[in-house]
Amino acid sequence: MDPSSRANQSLAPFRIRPLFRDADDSNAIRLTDRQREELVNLGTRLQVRPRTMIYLADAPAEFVFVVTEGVVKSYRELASGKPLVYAFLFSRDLFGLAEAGRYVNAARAITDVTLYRLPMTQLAALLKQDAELQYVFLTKVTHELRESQRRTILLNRPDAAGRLAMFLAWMADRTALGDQVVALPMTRSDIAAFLGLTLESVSRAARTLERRGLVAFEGRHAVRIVDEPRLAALVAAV
Amino acid sequence: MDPSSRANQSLAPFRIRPLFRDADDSNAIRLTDRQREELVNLGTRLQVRPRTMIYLADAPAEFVFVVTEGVVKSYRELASGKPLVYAFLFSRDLFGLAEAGRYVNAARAITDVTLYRLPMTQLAALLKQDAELQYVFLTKVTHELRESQRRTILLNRPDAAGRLAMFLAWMADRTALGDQVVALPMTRSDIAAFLGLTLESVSRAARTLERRGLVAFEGRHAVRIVDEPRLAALVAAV
DNA sequence: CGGACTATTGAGACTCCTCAACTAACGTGG
DNA sequence: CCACGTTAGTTGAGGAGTCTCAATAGTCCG
Repeated sequence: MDPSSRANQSLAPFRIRPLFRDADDSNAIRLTDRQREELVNLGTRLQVRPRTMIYLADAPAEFVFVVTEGVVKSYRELASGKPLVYAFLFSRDLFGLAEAGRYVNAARAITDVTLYRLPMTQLAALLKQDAELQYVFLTKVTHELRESQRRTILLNRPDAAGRLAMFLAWMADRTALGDQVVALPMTRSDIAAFLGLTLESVSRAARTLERRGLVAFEGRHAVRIVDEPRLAALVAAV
Repeated sequence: MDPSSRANQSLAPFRIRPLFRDADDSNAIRLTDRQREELVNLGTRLQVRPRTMIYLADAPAEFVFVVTEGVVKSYRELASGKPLVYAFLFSRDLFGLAEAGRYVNAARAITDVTLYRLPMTQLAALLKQDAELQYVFLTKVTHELRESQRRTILLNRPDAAGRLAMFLAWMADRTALGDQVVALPMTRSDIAAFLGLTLESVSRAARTLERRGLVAFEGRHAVRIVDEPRLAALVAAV
């Protein structure tokens, strides 16, 4: 695990985070000092408390955001009233997807969050002048697209336990507390809304993984990976 | 329906296609003549037959492709052997997503397809020089990301009939044969692999939609929208 | 025209969802 | 610091829907 990923840097370099534990970090993309300065000049640093709404769905999209520290969820309420979590966003993640000038989903802080807020029109102007900087953004968005495909694989699994296992393996790469303990800052409901399951199914799937001896939940917001090889096997058994 | 979307133009302008019937086309993005020329000079035009493999998953990713005419599927075989279709690609769609120099999925022609093949390294070099052109690509990839979120909504529906209805509404925007008849060039298996269902469930869902009087299948590769308001209502009832 | 592939239809098993009751944790205020 | 109320999570029973397995029908292509 990359220890620097938990450091609090001002506008930390946009780096392509490895998706799985064994992925290497060689194609990490970093900004030059000048580019970082350009962005810092453009943006505003914000600090928000847990549960703070960062923006609402369908609101005019004036800003793009970058997470510096903490966890954000991007979600939307469906017509049926059920919430759907599109993504959990961590350090260096970019968010604020818009369509026709409006946000397509809502964003809310899960933990204490530090983030940078970049005015969209000014950012667009800057990107059109600085092709190298824009290429970093293009790479970042392309990366999001790959992540989204992995999400598709997850949603195609019919078994709740397998989905949860994939989620835990995925979380293990971003919030390791050290020595195989993974932090789960979000609620079970958020996990359910991300996995396309009900709260009850997530709860039962968690018990199932425990009973099989793959993991051990330590309170509601942490899991210990007990048998990583077998967990990895379950994750791979799509 | 935009009639020009079915015209066979050489490297047709990358245009953001409206996702749903009532979406307006005002934010369409077009290339300047010079930009189009740059890309045409870089690329090679290819013509392939149905079922032609365009590239394999994990193969070295040397090219990016743009569909000019026809339908392509982007898919991957899961470990279980079940195929998963990530996307159906139509005129003006960009594909060839790579990670660490290799394609993350396979691409195969469904119909007769005309496409442009752009060498990735040369394209990257061009984009780093021409920020305006790159911005078109950035917009395009961002658009793909939004589509992918809509796909997530689809996969969260528990009911097979609702999923199929969403798929049909989605297809109606890209391959209208005129007068409420929608072409379905892909097989039922492809549709199943896209919707995260089995072939049998798709078949039954199709019968269900017919029985309710929403659509009428005309052979295997066309559907007539019989009751559009009620179909739209079903699509919206997520 | 024949063969292989694609699609439809049926019966039964399995799993998740719904509804409901109960338990645990959090945080707010006294 | 503790008590209490609210929110979050667990567990159970029953029902709905898809998946699996299997047999049949239809299509496309050589």
